[in-house]
Amino acid sequence: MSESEVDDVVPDLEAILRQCIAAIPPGRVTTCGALAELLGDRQAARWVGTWLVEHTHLEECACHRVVRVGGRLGRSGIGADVQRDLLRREGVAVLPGGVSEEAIIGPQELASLLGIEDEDRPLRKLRAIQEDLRKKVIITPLPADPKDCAGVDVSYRGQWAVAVYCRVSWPGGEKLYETSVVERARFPYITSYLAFRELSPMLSVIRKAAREDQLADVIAVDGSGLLHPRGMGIASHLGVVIDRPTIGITKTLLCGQMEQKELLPGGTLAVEWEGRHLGVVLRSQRGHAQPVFLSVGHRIDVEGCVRVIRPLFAQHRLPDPIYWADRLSRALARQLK
DNA sequence: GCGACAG
DNA sequence: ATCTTGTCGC
Repeated sequence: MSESEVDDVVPDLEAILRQCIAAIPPGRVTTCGALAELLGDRQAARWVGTWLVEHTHLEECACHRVVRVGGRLGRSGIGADVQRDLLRREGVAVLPGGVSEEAIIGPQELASLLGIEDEDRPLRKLRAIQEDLRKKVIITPLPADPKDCAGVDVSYRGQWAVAVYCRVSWPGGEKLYETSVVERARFPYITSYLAFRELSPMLSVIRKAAREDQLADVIAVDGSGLLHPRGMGIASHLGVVIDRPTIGITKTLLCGQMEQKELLPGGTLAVEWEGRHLGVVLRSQRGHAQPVFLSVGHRIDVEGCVRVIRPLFAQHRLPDPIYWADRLSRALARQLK
């Protein structure tokens, strides 16, 4: 199993964002949404906004030239008052309602200013990778009932990611093995790009388990599989990279629509996406009010997902291997510093 | 009516 | 996901 599929392609998004911000000329401003478009996906606007608030402010950093929609100030990380003074010093007219419209640079102008072509945008490249990987997904019944199943999850403490792998027997659900790794998180959380944040630590912990001969027949991942805008959620991405059966499990639905029927304890309802039955919503036998969503990862089918996961619920909302991986990774992350 | 959106 | 205190319920 190779890890080059992720590590080699993950861009330093923060460095690129800093470059984009540095290129905003004095006397002009832009918005989080325009910067996100330069990065290749408007969806990243939220990350750009939180980054501005939390970033390590450098003396030469031009973050005061980023404003909110409509030119309103604030949330820059340096404070609205400081931002207003800096902008006025550059000749930007700052009115009570925000900066004047003509000072705002749109995504088009900003792109040409930076000489950024469409195909240079990092998130666009990552989407292309997902679309390419999607072709490699295999939907098929499991060759046989598994003898075990593992859950994987990742928790965070600052810039550190803690990945845990927990293997249980199938169908008994007895815990057989648990291990973890800690590594630096290299990419932010942006919806639909989760794999570029979490797959690297996940692969590390799975590789560690494999070295100790603890690789399970099926791996369940805390995240979507084919129920993803480009059919390449982290569970499918992981599955294709290691070419083994994977199942995606989430507490909320990323995309897809479910059958409009009553969901009884222990029951399932189909979830369709792009006209295909790729997942189910499943309520545990014990009847937790909140169900979970299963989606096909790789080398499995919807029926297989349900058959593998259903016996692994104990007293929690999530199936045991995922529940334990979540709990341990969180505990380990908390101890970090 | 439009857009949201996993962790 | 994480930041956070007490509080309601099985």
